[in-house]
Amino acid sequence: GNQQQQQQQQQQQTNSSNILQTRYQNEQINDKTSNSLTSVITNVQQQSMINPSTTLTTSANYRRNFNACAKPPYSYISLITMAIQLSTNRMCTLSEIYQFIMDSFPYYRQNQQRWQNSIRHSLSFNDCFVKVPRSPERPGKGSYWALHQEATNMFENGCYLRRQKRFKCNKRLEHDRDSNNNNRRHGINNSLDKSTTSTGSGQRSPISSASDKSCDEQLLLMQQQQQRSIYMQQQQQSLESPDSRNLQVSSSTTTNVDVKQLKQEQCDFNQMSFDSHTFPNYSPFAINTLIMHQGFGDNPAALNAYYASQLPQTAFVPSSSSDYYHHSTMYASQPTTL
DNA sequence: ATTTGTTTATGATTCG
DNA sequence: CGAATCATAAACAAAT
Ligand SMILES: [Mg+2]
Repeated sequence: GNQQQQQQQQQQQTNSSNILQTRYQNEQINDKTSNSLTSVITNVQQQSMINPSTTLTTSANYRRNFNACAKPPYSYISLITMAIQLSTNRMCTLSEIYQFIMDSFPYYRQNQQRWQNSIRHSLSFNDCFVKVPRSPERPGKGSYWALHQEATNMFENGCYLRRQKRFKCNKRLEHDRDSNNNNRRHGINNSLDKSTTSTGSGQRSPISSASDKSCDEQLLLMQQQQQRSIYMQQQQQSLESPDSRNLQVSSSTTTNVDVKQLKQEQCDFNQMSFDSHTFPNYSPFAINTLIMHQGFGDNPAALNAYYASQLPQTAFVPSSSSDYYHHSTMYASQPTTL
């Protein structure tokens, strides 16, 4: 099981520069309207389909929904960061990012136009992603995408969904990117900015110094910065099942779980101090990543990818018409009891 | 033509 | 409530 997946991933990595990529069906699924209850139930009925060999059917699934193709508990920013950090040179083309996400999470093999648009938006909008120009030796469609140098620890303490603060490139205070974003809606705009230079799409961010470097230069810098270890091979052996902790909290009948108590237990187990600030009140991902950190040391990206490859069905239930996670619903014990 | 990238707009949700 | 963060749609330009 593990070895096969290793081989698959290695193949995908070496082939990433070639044309050979796994194609997926890209089914168009229209469950946007009836998202909350019905889709949850039907998904549960399909649960045993995808990954029957999973070992954690029984114990600690009280706050997980084993939906085969449910949305993974990661933001687009998290997904992109995983793709970049797990790539050999720590930079990805757009299509490679697509491919990584689809390979890792079955949910994203469907409705590809929708989320891929969001991916593009996220790459362009967020300052933590910078473009690295192609070298002449490797011509092709778009640029490479890399993480901004100073964008480290974006998901500290396991906030992979909604972070307290996003990465902002404030090299020069100048025209803050968010000033553009702040006076939107509510008509409070004092026409403070309004300029926008309005050059449209050809405009380059004046702040991104990284994208001005050549491809090789950037590549070297990244290799120096953090040499990428072979966690995939190393850690898989030392890793016990992520859910082998047998966390028993109010298991029966109660639909509500005491979140803070749950976190407290997790922090105790990991000998961490409970910090209500870095652990947002209702973010379950702190818990998940605490669990995962046990086996994977200090590389959450690698560990998430492994987690995803082993448990593609694990995710939480989106609550409303938008695929945005309502934190309280994530703690529901079982989707059937909802 | 299709892919890639930028930008604007707006709904949803959480936090102080 | 207001600001911040994320999701999604869409218009549109540029590159291949
Ligand atoms: Mg960007």
